Amino acid sequence: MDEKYFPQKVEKKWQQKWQESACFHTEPDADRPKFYQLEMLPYPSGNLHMGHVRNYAVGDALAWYKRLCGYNVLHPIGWDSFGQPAEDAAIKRGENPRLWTERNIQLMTGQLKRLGIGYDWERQIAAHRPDYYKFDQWFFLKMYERGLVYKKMSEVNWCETDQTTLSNEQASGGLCWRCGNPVIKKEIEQWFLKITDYADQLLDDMAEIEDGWPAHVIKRQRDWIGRSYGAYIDFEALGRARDASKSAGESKSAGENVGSSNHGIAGSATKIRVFTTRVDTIFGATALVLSPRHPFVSEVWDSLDSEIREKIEAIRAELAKPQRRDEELQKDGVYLDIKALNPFNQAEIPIWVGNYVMIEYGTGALMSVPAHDERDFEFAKRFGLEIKQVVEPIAGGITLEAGGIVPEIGDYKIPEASSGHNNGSKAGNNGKLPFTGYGKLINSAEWTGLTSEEALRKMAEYAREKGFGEPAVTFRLRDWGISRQRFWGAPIPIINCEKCGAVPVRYEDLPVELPEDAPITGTGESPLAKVPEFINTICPKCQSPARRETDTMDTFVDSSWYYYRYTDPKNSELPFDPEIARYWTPVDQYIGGDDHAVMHLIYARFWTKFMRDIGLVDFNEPFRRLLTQGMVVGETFFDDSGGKRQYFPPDSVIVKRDNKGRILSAETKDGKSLKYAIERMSKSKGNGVDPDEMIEAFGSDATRLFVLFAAPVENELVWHESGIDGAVRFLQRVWKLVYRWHNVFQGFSYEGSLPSNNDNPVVRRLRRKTHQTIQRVTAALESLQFNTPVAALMELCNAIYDSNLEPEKADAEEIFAMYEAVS
RNA sequence: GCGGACGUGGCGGAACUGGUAGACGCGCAGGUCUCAGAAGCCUGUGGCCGCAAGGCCGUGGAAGUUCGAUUCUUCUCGUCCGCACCA
Repeated sequence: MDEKYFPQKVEKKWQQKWQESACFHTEPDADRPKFYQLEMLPYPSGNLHMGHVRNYAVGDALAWYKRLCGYNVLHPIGWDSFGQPAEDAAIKRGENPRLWTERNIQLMTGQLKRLGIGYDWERQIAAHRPDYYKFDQWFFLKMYERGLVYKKMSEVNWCETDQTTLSNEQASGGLCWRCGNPVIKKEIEQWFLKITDYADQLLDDMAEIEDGWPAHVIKRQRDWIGRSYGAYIDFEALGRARDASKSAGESKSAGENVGSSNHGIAGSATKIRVFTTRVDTIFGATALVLSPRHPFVSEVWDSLDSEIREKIEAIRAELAKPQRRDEELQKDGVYLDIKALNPFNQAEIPIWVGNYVMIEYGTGALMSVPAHDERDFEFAKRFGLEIKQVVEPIAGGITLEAGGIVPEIGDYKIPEASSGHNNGSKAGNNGKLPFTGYGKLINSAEWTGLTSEEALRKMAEYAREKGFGEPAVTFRLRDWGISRQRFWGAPIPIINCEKCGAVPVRYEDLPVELPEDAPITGTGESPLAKVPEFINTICPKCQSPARRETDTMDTFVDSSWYYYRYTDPKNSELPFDPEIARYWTPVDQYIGGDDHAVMHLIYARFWTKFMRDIGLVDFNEPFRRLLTQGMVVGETFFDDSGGKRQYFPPDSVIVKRDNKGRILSAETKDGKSLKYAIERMSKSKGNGVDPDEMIEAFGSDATRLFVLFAAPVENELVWHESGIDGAVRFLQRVWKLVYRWHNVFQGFSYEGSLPSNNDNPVVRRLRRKTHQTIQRVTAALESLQFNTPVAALMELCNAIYDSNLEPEKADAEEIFAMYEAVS
């Protein structure tokens, strides 16, 4: 043992030992409690970044801790190895995606090992290998059998930069999750998974995990699923107000023309169904507004004035454009010159097409109640529609229980007093419209005088009795579109036959393997379509020539179930053996970035529920506890005087700081002054830090210790090179202690325990500190804190030094054990 | 616009269910060692006054509850994040 601490040497020695003894390999053991520690698997981009280091250092600390507590710990790793960067490499450098991916896995495996993370390498998996994606396809077929898969022509999110479709989750905020560019709408045929069938469960089962998940993730998922209670109401379309021939070319402000005539269109029993959460306001409905893509619009298309058609087309085009995030689209619309009948009061109201009505939500049509809805109000103002108040505020405001207690009758629930409904007081007090709160009904025939709460229930029931509506629940969540026009993914196991249509591949023919290579151009067509050997096949049903589906699956399919595969990674018959998985799953602790709060984490929950339904698992939720770690960020220096931001790497910048360490100014070597900021680490910004260099310079233990200590895990971590010195110093001090004492320890055996009131005050103080430390570290780790236990150990270390030698044996033993627990 | 979270030294951050605010680390200052530097070690480090003992102020701001508030309540200001016409 050296007197001085040479981390590189020590770490190498232990890493070799771990490798030889495969000491992190585990098998189920019925006699021991299990602990499944999981971190989000990395994409094999070619190199580890500090975000990975943080994620895996935290996970490894927990895994060690649980191991020391006597648990049988499963701590696996794998590769989320399908995805676009492999194709980009193919386009840019002509590399084969498979070879590129395999090489990166090699590189990163080496990095992870040098980092000294204690993984069970024998359980390693990789999504791009046929033995894995075979089961992506298997699941697809299982879902197909259960009616959870369908193909639909629809308007999808399309990223022009990445040339592929995106799911709703991946296009959240109107921006592509990968490249951050605005998303457009495109009409395309694609395969969907009916995640909406599980919407209720996805929402309700959150009660099971609420305690173990960060509140903000729970909230985001709740909002994303967005359940609202209300009612469907059918309005009957009455027909054209005037002859198409007469009105051509005549421009009009539609509001004036309301209520003249009612020539029925041929077979015009057409009913238009709307969804509303506010039936209580239906007497104030002064228009019906449809999405420009509503089926009724195409139904009456031929009878519409050309002018109206043009307008509708213009609106559609406007909506397909990428939307600016910050600005709201101006309300726009056009009167169809057709009226509808309000079933409650037989009022004839105009049917409009409006740009603010979404085809995907509810029924794609709404009743416009300008007096009690801000959007309708705006629309009505703009086009001069009637505004009729039918609810008035009740003194004292809120009629529904604050906090959204939801009363229930049968399957019908009163909507919670939720966002958008400012309850009474604000809008009510000054009598201004729109009044969007709940209150008391006025101008509503026999319903007048009821409170909103009563009316909501009674009117929905009434609609059901009379057959023109029913209580209803709708969701914001949409089905999951999984088709991707890409090469580097799992082929969708479908064969298109001219006679039989879309036919699923037979189980015994799985996997449908990707060809070795394909012309990858990035132009938005499926590369597989250009590989004849791949597409040409025969129909499993009728044996006639047929063509394979050429789209591949969203890579989020791979990551929806990978954590089960770890339990039985070599199984060739099933994704995993349910018996084996029963021991290990569910995952006890999951750690990863919160960028997946609504993507991966909602898909994985959905997948688990499906697996439960086909008998593979027997629980509802895959991840008992979730920890979302913050990003690792660093200082950036840039010049944006030329409009575009140009970054300068920190080592090329001369930074002046005051004597408290604050940045005073920064300039380039030739004296140009620069701005500075704290931003996410990345190569292009020059503020990235290479984990390998850190390990080389300071050792992996110091690197990891610093990452744990520097900030609470869930916070952002600002990388300052100087911070790591503290970790290095601490480890050196520990090393020195061990060096000084290990010979003494060698011949020593401790039997029984020392009396707690030892008469040596130094010993007494030290032992007390030691036990306090154990307690603090344990408590902190149980509550997923990693910075405070390190601080506690530093304190202990200081205390040992302060005691001026001669600490007796038991203490030092414990120190060492605790040190291991964290590093 | 709607919703959520958070405001503690120069910095990252401690403070368990209301009980000595600022643990631990970084940075900074002084000292020691050295021909010198680096590393190490020691001391100091919220602000103001004071040679010192000590005193006063202090957890974004204002008020309140309490013997006692970083912690609880109300208002207010600020920062960050999420959603984006979801009927």
